[in-house]
Amino acid sequence: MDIEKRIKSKINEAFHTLYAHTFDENDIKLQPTRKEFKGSYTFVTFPYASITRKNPQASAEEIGNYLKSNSNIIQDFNVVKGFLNLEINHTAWLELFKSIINTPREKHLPYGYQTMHGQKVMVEFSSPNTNKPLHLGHLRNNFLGYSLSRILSAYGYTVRKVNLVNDRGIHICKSMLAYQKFGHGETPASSGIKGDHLVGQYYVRFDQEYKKQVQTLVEQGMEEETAKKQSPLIEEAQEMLQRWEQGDSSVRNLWKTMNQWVYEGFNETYQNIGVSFDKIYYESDTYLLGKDIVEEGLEKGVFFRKEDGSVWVDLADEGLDQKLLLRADGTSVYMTQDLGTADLRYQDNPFDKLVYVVGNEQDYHFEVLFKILGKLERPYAPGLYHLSYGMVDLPSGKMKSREGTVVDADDLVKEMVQTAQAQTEELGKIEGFTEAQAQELYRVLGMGALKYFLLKVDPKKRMLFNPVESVQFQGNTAPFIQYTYARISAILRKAEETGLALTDTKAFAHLETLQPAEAEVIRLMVDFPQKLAMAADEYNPSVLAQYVYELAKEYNRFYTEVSIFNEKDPQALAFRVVFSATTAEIIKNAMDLLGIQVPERM
RNA sequence: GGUCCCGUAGCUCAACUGGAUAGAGCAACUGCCUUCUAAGCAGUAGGUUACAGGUUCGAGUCCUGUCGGGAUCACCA
Repeated sequence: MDIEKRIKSKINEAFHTLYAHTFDENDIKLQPTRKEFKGSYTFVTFPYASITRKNPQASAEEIGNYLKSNSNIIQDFNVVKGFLNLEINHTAWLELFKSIINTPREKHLPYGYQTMHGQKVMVEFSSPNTNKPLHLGHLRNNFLGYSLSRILSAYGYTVRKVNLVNDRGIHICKSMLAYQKFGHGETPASSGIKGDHLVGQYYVRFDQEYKKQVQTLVEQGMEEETAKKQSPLIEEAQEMLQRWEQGDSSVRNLWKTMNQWVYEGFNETYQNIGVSFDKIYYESDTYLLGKDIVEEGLEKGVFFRKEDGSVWVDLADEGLDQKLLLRADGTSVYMTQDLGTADLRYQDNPFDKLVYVVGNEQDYHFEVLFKILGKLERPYAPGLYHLSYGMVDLPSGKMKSREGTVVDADDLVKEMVQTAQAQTEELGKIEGFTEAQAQELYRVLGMGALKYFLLKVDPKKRMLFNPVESVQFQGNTAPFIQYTYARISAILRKAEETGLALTDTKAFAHLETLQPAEAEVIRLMVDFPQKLAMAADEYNPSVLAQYVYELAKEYNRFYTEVSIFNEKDPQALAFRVVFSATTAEIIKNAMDLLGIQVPERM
């Protein structure tokens, strides 16, 4: 039973009876009643004055009276100006609650999840460079991409998670060159340094040596711009890139070795943060793609060739400008490659939607990419979406790798887990835990706190990462929600010992009244499917993060206000157990959609 | 300079897409553990939604302008 639908249908009926007017039900809008007023759903009558030919207040009174006498779910109503606040009776809430328990078992799906509808979506995220380790910005990307994949899957899509690794190019050659010159054969094994970090050190080393060279050249009287282009180190790196492209075996061997170190490092990080992929694409395999598409575009007259032989697309009619697609010497650029990669992916696994989880500094690139693919009439073009997320700033300002202000992903994860351990030990909450269980708990809490901190903010917005706040475990945080879950788990363990059922709705078939906090929680439970739909439609995990916090908060109010095992009425007692079990299940599932685990005890 | 995004409590974020007296958390202050986990709950205080106009029954939300912050405008990726 969809309660909003039922109310809307009744309102439509009211309009029909009272004012001889009928709506499309989708045009009737309900909103949650604000906390300071009585009621659960509010209907705003201001827009309908011309239909009712009465002032909004009078219309609201009339409609309210109609609903009260003609609907068995409306207990009462009140009118404030043009706002009609509807109170739902307890029996209706109970009925709604029972349908929540029973529906999933019919569908063999968690409550709120949609059955598979056959549409396919590909989600690209992570997409690191192999010249340095992952940092805080990558974490936002990875958590978003992974969470979104889970959300879309729960919403009925067949999801394919892909990663496009940038494993070639001048930046990779820089770390290779520095390693060649200063590495003395060092390896992750010999140095005890994680592979991606080791390679990252040489990338930094290159930059240091390069800067020194430029400075020396400038001191010798060279223009700075010229020095930057003519420094021996940068020329050597460029030469190395050419040799790489020609397939020079010694360069390729070094490249393979160092990239392998990086992949081992990345895999460790991915495992630690709990993300995975169905397919990994490498730019070394895709960077030559797209040239045939350029030919196709020329034939179709979508692109044009300039006198020097370079190929461009003119998007002036779309409000953009001209964009290069192929250099005069026939070599490709980023855009060329992305055109080719899009086709390749569609051939590999045809999709209805493709979501690129990429930072908003590339907004323009994707706008152009999508327009070009549209002009080329690719069947998948309408399903392309750029999930453009904002940067993560630090209290000190922007993260800059060259200035060493980058927050390293591995370090951060380690710190979060350590903080979780310190907090837990301080509270003395690990009585009866084995060492392994305790370690697992710290990991679940620390990672949860980090993921939630990054996911609770609207992805589109830039956000501030305050290290102090991120390790706080009170209030709007994952540990708060996890704590709520753990508390309920304790109740359920006790209930099971007592022989109380966790899903049996018959045990409270005759219950008729609810505590206010219970009705509020049920109200939130009822919202879950819509929240999932919204998160999926808007590609926005923060919707669910916000939601699950509300749910946990409201349950905690119930928890302190209402006793379960001291309840004399066996019907009420049975209800509260099932009610708690259901809350726990929704918390667990919603957190799972965020990629966050919940502990049974903490 | 052109284009795009942003500006909400001291701080970090919400505000159901135009609805009521703009809400949470953190920080501050006050209460609540002999009762199911106090990582909790209840309460107090904190606002000219950057500013100025406009649109309308109604604007944090839409339009115009100003100020402030950011991104982008590469034959880099």
